[in-house]
Amino acid sequence: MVEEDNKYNHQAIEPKWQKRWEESGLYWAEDNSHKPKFYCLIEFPYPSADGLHVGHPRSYTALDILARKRRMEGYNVLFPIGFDAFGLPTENYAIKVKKNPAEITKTNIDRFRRQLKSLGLSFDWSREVTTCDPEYYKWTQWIFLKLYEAGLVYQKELPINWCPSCKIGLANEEVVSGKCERCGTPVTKKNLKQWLFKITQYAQRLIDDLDKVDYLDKIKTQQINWISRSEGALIKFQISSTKSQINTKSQILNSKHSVEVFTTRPDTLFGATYLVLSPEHELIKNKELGIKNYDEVMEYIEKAKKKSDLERTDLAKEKTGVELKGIKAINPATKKEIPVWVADYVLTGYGTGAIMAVPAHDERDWEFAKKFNLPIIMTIAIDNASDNLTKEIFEFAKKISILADKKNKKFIFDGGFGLDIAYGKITRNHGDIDAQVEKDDLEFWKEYFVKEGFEIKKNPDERFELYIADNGKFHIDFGCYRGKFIKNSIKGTEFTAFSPKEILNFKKSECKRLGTKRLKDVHDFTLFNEMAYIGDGFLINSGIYDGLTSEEGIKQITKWLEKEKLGKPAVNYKLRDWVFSRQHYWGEPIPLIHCDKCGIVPVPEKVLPVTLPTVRNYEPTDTGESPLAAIKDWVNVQCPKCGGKAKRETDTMPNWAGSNWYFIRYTDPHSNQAFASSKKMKHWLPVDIYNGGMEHTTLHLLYSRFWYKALYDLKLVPGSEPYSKRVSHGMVLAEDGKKMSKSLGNVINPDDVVKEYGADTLRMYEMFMGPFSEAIPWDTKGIVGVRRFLDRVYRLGARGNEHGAMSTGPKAQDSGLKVLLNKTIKKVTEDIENFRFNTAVSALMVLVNEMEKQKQLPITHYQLLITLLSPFAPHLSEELWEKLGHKESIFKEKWPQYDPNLAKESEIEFVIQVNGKVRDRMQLPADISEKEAIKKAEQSEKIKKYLDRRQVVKKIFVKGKLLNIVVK
RNA sequence: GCCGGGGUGGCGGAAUUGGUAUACGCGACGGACUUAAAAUCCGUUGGGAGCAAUCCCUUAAGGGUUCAAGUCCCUUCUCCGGCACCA
Repeated sequence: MVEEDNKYNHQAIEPKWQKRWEESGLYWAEDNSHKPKFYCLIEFPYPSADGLHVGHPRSYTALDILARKRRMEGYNVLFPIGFDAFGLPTENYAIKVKKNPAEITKTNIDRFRRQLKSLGLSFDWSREVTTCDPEYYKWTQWIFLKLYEAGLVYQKELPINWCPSCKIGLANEEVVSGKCERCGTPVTKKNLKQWLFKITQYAQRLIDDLDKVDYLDKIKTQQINWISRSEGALIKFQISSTKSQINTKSQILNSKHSVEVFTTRPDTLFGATYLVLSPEHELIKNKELGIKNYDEVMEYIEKAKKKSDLERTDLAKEKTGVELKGIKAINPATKKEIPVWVADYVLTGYGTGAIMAVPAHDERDWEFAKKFNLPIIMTIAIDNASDNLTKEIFEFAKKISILADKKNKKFIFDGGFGLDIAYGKITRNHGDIDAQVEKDDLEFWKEYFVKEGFEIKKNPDERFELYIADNGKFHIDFGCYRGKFIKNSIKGTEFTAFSPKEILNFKKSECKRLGTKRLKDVHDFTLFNEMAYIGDGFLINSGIYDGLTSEEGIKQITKWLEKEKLGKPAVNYKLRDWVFSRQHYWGEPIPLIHCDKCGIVPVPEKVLPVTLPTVRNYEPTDTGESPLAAIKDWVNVQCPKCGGKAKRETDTMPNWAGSNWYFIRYTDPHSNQAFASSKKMKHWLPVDIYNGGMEHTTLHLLYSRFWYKALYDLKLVPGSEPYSKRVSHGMVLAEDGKKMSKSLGNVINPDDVVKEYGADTLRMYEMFMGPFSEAIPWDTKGIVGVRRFLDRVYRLGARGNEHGAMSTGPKAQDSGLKVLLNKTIKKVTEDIENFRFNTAVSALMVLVNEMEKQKQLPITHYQLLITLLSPFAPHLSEELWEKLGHKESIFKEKWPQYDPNLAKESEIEFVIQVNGKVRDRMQLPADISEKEAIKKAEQSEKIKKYLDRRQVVKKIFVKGKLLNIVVK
């Protein structure tokens, strides 16, 4: 770009300052400082071959602004950067271009580093870490061993995603809707021994400790949902087989075989009419049982295994299963024999991998029982205790109807009372009556209801109350009760009943407030029709527990099970243990050795790291093993314990491993004594603010919190939570509103933007484009506006000597601008802290617009503007600061303070409303009293017009804002 | 299906948490400068009626609470994100 008078030359300015900042080490964090510390962290990038995405600067600039501001406020700031370099995309790319992933990574990182530096981010580059650097992953391996020694790692045979065509194990993210990402073949399962982390052991703490941290609510909820705790009971079902007939109670208790199930509904135990095992369940393998149709069962299991996840979890598909013939289970409550089935709708990974099926009260069991003709027993009824109340209401309604007829008034019930049947399911109980009356009759009805002892309330949610709206709508809420099916006819004086069948055919809206027949009938209807009742209620068909509420039933039955040693209360989490093995090359080798004699032996600390050897082929092998398995001289080692022949573990770690603890390493990145010195950790940790994408709020955030807690338990880190505060940025979408992707050809390259408009413009545009946490489409035209703004700031400083800001001309005493300046300082300061960068930028724009209108602009005012602008547009601000004659960097300046008294206007536009509508506005002192305001209002011609010949009912005065005159 | 978050001009979005709806920016239109264009500057810009002053309507739709609702409550529609046979 040619340098013009009215535009600044970003291509000259930006590299100049980047170089100076780097040379002076302006942004280096101090390990020993008396200043308060501030650790702000961005998720370090994965250096893909695509280079930097315009989404990266959004997150980085935001925290850069915060970091710069905090430095100016006197904090010792740690704002580090590194690279999350291990992982699949690089490996796949390496395979494609037949190059070493290490070389590719180096090239990519170099490019990323150059790109990041061109954005003028105030990273402390002296602390850069890279996860694939042996100096780094030495400590990843070390942490792994510490956690291994602590008993948090175990081995288990588990299915991996397997592409039968590529003969390759796939990561979950390579499976796209059940198919191999590369060739489109449906993915199946293959069992392999894998390393797992016992994250489930920390499930409860991972939930509980969320109270200690300041994460966005939606992040907390997502974590809680991911862990998903449910309370219930473990119940033991004895198994009888053809080989050992069991009939008596004592025999049942002594039976050799049993199946344990987890349920959240022990109150439905009496309705458990069969058991279902997952295909992977251990019991099936037990030959002693004498399953008669063993071959058939095995065939089913084999089929299930071949199914993809997609097929198995497809909700639309019909349920399948096979009965285990020749064996029965005993329902511990009824002591009756019930059949045992195997079906793949029962998952192996959750609970015990077996369930008690209660078809009457579980939709899936219902569906299964219907298909295979299994018995269904209702054990939950819905409360029918308040029949009397219902009757009362009924009578009352009749009375009103008769009265209405007599007096020739209208009273139309719309709605009934009883069960709430919504969305095709009986959900909960409800009872209210809506009614409509004629407006003219309203007074009559009001009077009547008051006479009847009703209190007329405004809030329709209060129970047992009458509510009458001015538009003639009634709402009588009688609280919860159950009753007969009733329905008003349109006339409002007749009631008709619905049949159960009718109810089933109701549409969503019609189902809202319907009565039902007596509850027993509801159950008959459920039984003979098409649904399970999954809600709470009262126990029936449950022996001595009949009549208890579900809640009470759960307690009592669990208590009894515990006493009889047939079960116990239990908590389950959906969270699974973390599979830590990858059968891939490009990851940290797991530092374990398999010795025939000694078993699993950890690699001794002293010889860490176990470095990744160079191999010829990076493709996973067709056995599903990592390519490392093929390197004989790497695999074969001496056992560190006995010196005998041993083999290395050939699986590598997932790319979560390095990113799990990088924020710790930043505190002491060059130590070869420890993963970080405890002194430095104590100084810097926890991270004060951590920003990243929403896509990492479950896995990455949870995994790293888990490791941190485990390390805390080993007294290796100073706290139990790694991040005090977590925020998230929204995605930058393409101009078409879609996700940017190479295949769609809608990718914006930040390099181009930096080249054409400059880094300051890019930074500011990304802050200005919209709320930080929302996804926002890119708008090339929008950038122009920001660049224009920066040029105007530039010109404002350079304009004519006489009145220009660059000169130390006369100090204008423009109090209007002074107020605006203070307001702007306040707004920008607060907005940065609250991550509302878009409005901070607009506040700066407003200030500049005002400044341009000034005839004289005192240099102090201009300097203030530049200081406020500096975190957003660091290069231009430095340049202008220097032009103003300053020798030191603007970032050594103090962040501006505002005077709260000056941040308010002394005179405001006061609004006068009549009946809530704005009728006049006038310039008045901000602290004007009510009396004064009323006086002014009464003088107004515009207002007079509205007050004329009307009665003033009320005057509402809001200080500093408005006056509302209510007239009749 | 469940959980979470939204819906405001032609577009991205503001609105001090119940108190002037549409800040700021983009775009569009008109004008100035220029031989011309770009750049820059100035003006207009939610919709409708009117020559005008002025008036009416407007925050997905409908209803409610309130002196006052984009904001609170109820109902409906709709979009986005996460989870999903989790017993």
